[in-house]
Amino acid sequence: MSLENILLGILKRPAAGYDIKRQFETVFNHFWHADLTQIYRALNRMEKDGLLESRLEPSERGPARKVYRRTPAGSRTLAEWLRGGPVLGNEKFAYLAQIHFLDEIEPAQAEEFFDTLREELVTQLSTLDAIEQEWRTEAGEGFPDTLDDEDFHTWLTLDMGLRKTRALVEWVEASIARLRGRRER
Amino acid sequence: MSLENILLGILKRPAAGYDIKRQFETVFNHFWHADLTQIYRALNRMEKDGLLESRLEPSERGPARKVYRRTPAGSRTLAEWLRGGPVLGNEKFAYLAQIHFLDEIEPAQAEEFFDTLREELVTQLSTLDAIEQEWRTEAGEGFPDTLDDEDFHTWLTLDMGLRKTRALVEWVEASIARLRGRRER
DNA sequence: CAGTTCTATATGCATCCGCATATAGATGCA
DNA sequence: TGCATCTATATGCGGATGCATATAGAACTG
Repeated sequence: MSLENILLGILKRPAAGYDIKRQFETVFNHFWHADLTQIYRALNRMEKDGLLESRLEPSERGPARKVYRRTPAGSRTLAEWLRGGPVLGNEKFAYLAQIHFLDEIEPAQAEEFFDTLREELVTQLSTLDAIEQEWRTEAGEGFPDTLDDEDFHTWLTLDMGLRKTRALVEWVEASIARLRGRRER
Repeated sequence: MSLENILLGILKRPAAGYDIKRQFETVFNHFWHADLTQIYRALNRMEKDGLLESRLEPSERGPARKVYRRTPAGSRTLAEWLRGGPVLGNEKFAYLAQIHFLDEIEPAQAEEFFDTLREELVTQLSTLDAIEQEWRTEAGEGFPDTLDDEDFHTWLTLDMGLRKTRALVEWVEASIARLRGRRER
């Protein structure tokens, strides 16, 4: 199960379910979605299975938090998942499917679809760009090679997000231009 | 529900569940996964809901097939889905999450991970490339603008797949080089 | 000090999903 | 003719998922 392994990965540092949810909304946003209730249930299940342990800690700004940390069994499970190689073949990308069928609606509406998509992607891209800029200014010369192992891998996924999103934006813009061209003919 | 809408899209042309499964394995492979039993169950459900109708037809190479076609209600449902704009926020991309945590295993194994990923992506890319080449030679001058509306939108998703996968391959190769560099230092 | 918002966790319920398995016609081949 | 393989559809079951909803402490707001 990917979700459980992702939670194990995040729990390299102790965290509560609510923290994790926010991580899904920012860092993981462009490649994995998880519902809050799903996270809480997974955490409970994983504690029962001995992959995690928790303790209640007072919060600085709200009710008590249940802070989870990985057990050695949890770390082993995560390592096995990673050693198993890339998990491929479960990709979900709804809007690509939609584009496949976009000839079923009127050209004007299809263009509106693309405009909306473009806006969303540009927003995603600038979020990622901002994160990278922050890293870049914090780290000194030789960035990103001077990062420690953990940060380096985090940066790799960020770089991936940037490249993927840039490619997407270029494609959307090219598509919009082509659609306009077709309409004018 | 995205799956049902995707099925409606595919059923622009009548098809049986088994045909649809093969479409998922080829055209839709890089952006949507669906299990055979899931497809059959969705088709049954959708017929009950009046989105599809079916009739048994003899097969050329096996038992009788249940060939489905869209009803007007089905077409309306699909159009609504598309007019609703891009469905974002449900993306699932397990291997990207894995990369995020790859510092948890030994560098040699992490590199192996990337090598495997690279191979898979290159295979995906050449599949897409082959499809595009075929289109390109079949269609004459002015490709892709001379395609009819349906083919044009299909080509757009293909182009998207190509750009996205190319960006991914470039990134994997850059990442491998960076990892090698770090190891040597 | 009442109301709203944010933090924080949890449950109920209906449906979805994935895996194993059943059934069976058609084809090929040894 | 027996057996494997491919085509084709379906069900049972356990667990995952998504949405609505409950509960409640803490902070801010008028």
